[in-house]
Formats: sequence, structure tokens, C-alpha cells
Amino acid sequence: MYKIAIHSAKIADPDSRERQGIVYLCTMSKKVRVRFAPSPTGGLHLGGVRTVLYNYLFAKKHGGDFIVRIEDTDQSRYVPGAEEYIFDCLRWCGLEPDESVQHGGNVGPYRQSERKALYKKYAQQLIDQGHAYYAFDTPEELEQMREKNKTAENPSPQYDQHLRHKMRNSLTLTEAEVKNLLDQNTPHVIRIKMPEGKTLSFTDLIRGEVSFDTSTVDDKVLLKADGMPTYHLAVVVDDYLMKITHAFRGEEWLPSAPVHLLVWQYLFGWEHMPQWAHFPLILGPTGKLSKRDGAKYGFPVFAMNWKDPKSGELTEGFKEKGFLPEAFVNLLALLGWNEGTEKEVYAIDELINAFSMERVHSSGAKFDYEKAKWFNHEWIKKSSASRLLPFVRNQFEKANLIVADTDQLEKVIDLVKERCTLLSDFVEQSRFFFERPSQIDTASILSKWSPEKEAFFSSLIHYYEQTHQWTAQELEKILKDLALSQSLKVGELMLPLRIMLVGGKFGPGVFDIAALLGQQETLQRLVQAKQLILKGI
RNA sequence: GGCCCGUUCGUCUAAGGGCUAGGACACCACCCUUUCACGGUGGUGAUACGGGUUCGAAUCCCGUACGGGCUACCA
Repeated sequence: MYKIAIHSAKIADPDSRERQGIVYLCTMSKKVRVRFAPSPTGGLHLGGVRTVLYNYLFAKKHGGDFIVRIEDTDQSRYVPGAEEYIFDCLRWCGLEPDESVQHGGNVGPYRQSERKALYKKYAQQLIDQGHAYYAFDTPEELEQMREKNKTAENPSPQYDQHLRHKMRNSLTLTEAEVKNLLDQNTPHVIRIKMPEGKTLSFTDLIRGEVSFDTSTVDDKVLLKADGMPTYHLAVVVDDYLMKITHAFRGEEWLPSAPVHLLVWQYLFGWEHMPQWAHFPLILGPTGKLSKRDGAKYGFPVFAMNWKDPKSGELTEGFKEKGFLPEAFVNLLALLGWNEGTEKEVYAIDELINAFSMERVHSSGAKFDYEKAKWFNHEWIKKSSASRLLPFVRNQFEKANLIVADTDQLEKVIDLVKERCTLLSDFVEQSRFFFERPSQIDTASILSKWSPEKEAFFSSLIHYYEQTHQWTAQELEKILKDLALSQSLKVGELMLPLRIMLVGGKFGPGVFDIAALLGQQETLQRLVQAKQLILKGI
């Protein structure tokens, strides 16, 4: 149980200097409930996953519930498959919701489009209270208003206290006119009536006190002409109905916080309002991270591959790029938060244990792909071969590399994992264990070839044929003894041997390779390569 | 333009009045390694600027500059 202090909003009237601010301190223990509320309009990017993560960590840390609510109130932006995709991403990351469209729960439905009927009542309540009004302006009229009032100093005029009296709404029309328009089902929206000259403030868990002058905020639409709520109404109504105790979202929402504060106050009272926290943005090289940045700078932005059903455009995800979910979660956690120690590699349970909202930064963080790869490398190194196995098999499949022997594959994984930064690196790093190299870099051998070496490898093959101890140690001993007896430098023999076995200058220790390859395969490769060298190819 | 948020090495960050400003990534050098990695050692590199407050400021306050976000019947 997490003790929550509800005292996070105040309103002040500068004229009367009266702080009608109401500071509540609620020490009652209440089950923590947080939500992630994505709009199913496309791929789930880094910032979205990090928002999920921080919500999840906070909930789990305090024994609370993590809820996913689908914000699909904009029907024009509906993208088939996007909702399913979001849950797939969360599953891959291991961040399973406690309640959602897919997980059930008793404060549903968890899809806002299915809650449509609910919102109207609250919008009506605001009208009845005088805190909202009907507006009949058409999109064209709004456009005209913006054009007409646009000046150099004010490039984007707002539907606010200065202009609302010039528009067609229930504040300017007579009661009879409004009734008539309503009776005729004239398309209309419901707008909040922002009060004038009040200072609204609340305590953000990350930023401390944030305040706004209501005179600078416009009359946001709460209920759209199609009867759907906008985010501003839905977020408040649903957070209330779903008993959300802590509302966390990206910093891009901060400017509209005063609207939400007011709706909370009018509809439910601040004593029920969740505690707010606005996470810093994750920035790309040129500002707010976008999938375009990814395409431009060569790194993934989405959690998983996303194919836009309309354009068919495919955007690569971290999963398919070869990231381990543990690493992805780890690197995201550290982008905007740290424990205050020098620890950087965390498993999810360690994150849950160490996480605290107070240590989330208030400044934006630029995403660094190099560091992201480092996290993945660390996780590959520390993961067991059996953990890595399914991921590696998946990569092999994509590369048409079929390996039946699991034991052998696990041995290979252990041998090569320290040189794999991405899971996809396993293919090139271990292919030669299972397939003869298609290319042999004989040029590197030929440049220093000699009759002495020719003789050496002939006898090496002979001795390797004779031995019954096919171990790395034994193979090394045979080679060294032989080199000594023929007065050759070991160093000049290792590279040719390596190239004969793997095709190039890479891979783990050459005797480990030979040991794993087995006697028969090793000998065949040596014989074959030697023939190529003999022919001078 | 207005409003809001922010500002410590190139990047992620530590240090919430008292140190040569610490670590990690990246980069460079060396060691280890008869390949490539891993690992190890060292190096380059930061408190945006100007005023206060204080015996003492990266840290608190104010201003300036810069960066970012928002400014839809999108979320």
C-alpha cells in the first residue's frame, strides 16, 4: 500500500488574494492504480514504452494495478491492427497489464469508443453547472476565425475568452436560438469555459509545483460533434471511474493540465484527483523522437516492426533489430531515471525494487543508439545459452540456417556471445560452425605461404588424424610440439589454421573451434583448404 | 508570437552549500589475447552566461541566452 497525499491542486484568485486552495492531506491507504492510455494509431515508440515501463514499475513497486486503456475516440485516425500490436509489444517487453481490453477487469470497458454513452452525461453536467457551453461553429467558421485574427504577434489565435463572444455558441446566442439549433440536431461541440484571471497550480511528482494563468488557456472542446469525448474529457472521466490514483504521462501533456485540473474540480472534486507526474521527453537528434529520425539515422524507434496497413510502409522495431527484451527495458529505464548509484544493468525485478518517481528527471534525454547497443551487448553476455537459444534460433531461421543439435548450438552460443552486440550477429559469428565457409580468405594465407608451412600442415593433418583426444588442449599441444620440432613459429601457423577452418580472420579461439567442429569435420576442412592453397586459389 | 518545461563532458548521468566535479557509452593510447572480441590500465572531455545570497554555490534566488514541448471537433 502506498500512502498518497492528495493536495496536488490549488486555485488562487489574485484579485481577492484569497487562496481558496484547499489542501487536503489524505493518509488513508489506497491501492495504487495507474494506467497507460495509448491511442491505437500506429507503431509504439520508445517514449511510449518508457511511459508504460515507469507506470508498470511504480505499480509493481507499490503492489498496485497497471491498467491499459485504449484511447480510440478519434475515429478518423483508427488504424486496424494497432491495438493488437500494442499488446504484442507489451507482451514482448514482459510488461503485462493487470486490466485491459485483453486482460479483463471490473471497471471496463477498457476501450473508450465503447464508453461513448458515458461521457455525454458529464459534459451535460458541466453545461448545467455553467462551466461549459455549446458551440455551433463549423470547421470553416473556425478556420475563418483563425485566419482573420492571425497577426504577427499572434500566429495561432485561440477560441478563448477574447474570441468566444464573437463566435456562434450558447454564450452569444439566445436561449431560444440555442434550443432551436439543438432541436434541429445542428452539429455542435461542447467547450469548457475557462475562467479568467485565476492561477491554477498543482504538484507534479517530478517537477514540483507547476502553475498556469487560466486567462492564457483556450476553451478546449470536451465533446465532439460526433458525440465522442476529446482526450480532455475522457481522461478525467475515465481516470475517475477507473479509480486511478496516479496519472503519469509525457511532458507534451503539461500545457493542457489546467484543463484537466478544472474538469476534475468541476466534476469530481480535487480530493479524488490522482497525483500527476509528467515524464521528460525522449529526444531524437533533432527534437522529439520520430520514426523519421530512426529511418534517417539508422536505428529503430518502435518496439516491434510496424507495418502501416494503408501505405504498406514497414518501420523496423527493436525486437527485429536484434534486441533482447531485457536489454530494451533496461536501457529505457535508465533514459530519464537512475538510482543514484553507478549500477546500470538491471533486471526487471531489480528495477521494480529500485525505482522511485522522485528520481525521474525533469529534463529531456537524447536517445543514444550506441549506448542502447551497449546495453544489449551486456545482456547478451550475461544471459545463459539456454535463455539465448530461442532468440538465436529465430535469427538462424531468418538466415535459413538450420541446426538440429541443441547441445551443440548452446556450446556455440557460449563461445561467441561476447562478440555479439545484436542477436542478429549470432548468424555471422556462428555460421561456420554449422556450414563450411563459402569463401576462404586464401589470399591472406598465400602471401606468407612456404614449402615449410606446406610440410607442416601435411604433418599436422596426419597427427590430428591419429589423435584420440579431440580436445582444445590436446590439439594445441600437438600443434605446438610439431611447430617446435620443425622450427616454425607458432604465431605464423595460427592464422592459416584459423582461416582454413572458419574462412576468415574472426571467431573464438581456434582450438575451441576445432574441438567443437569435431575431428572429421576439422580434418575435412583442413584438407580442402590445403588443396585450394596448393592450387594457388 | 503566447504559454509551459528544461539547461553538468559529444551522449546518458552522479554530486540535493564544503572534493582534483565521479561513473557509463563513444573516442584515443597501452596491456592481455599468436584473429576478432571480452577483460585490464590510462587519456581527451562538462557545471550556458550575468548578477545576487553565503565564510563558501554545479547546488538557493533573479535576469539573459539557448534548447524542447504545446498552441486541432489528434492523442
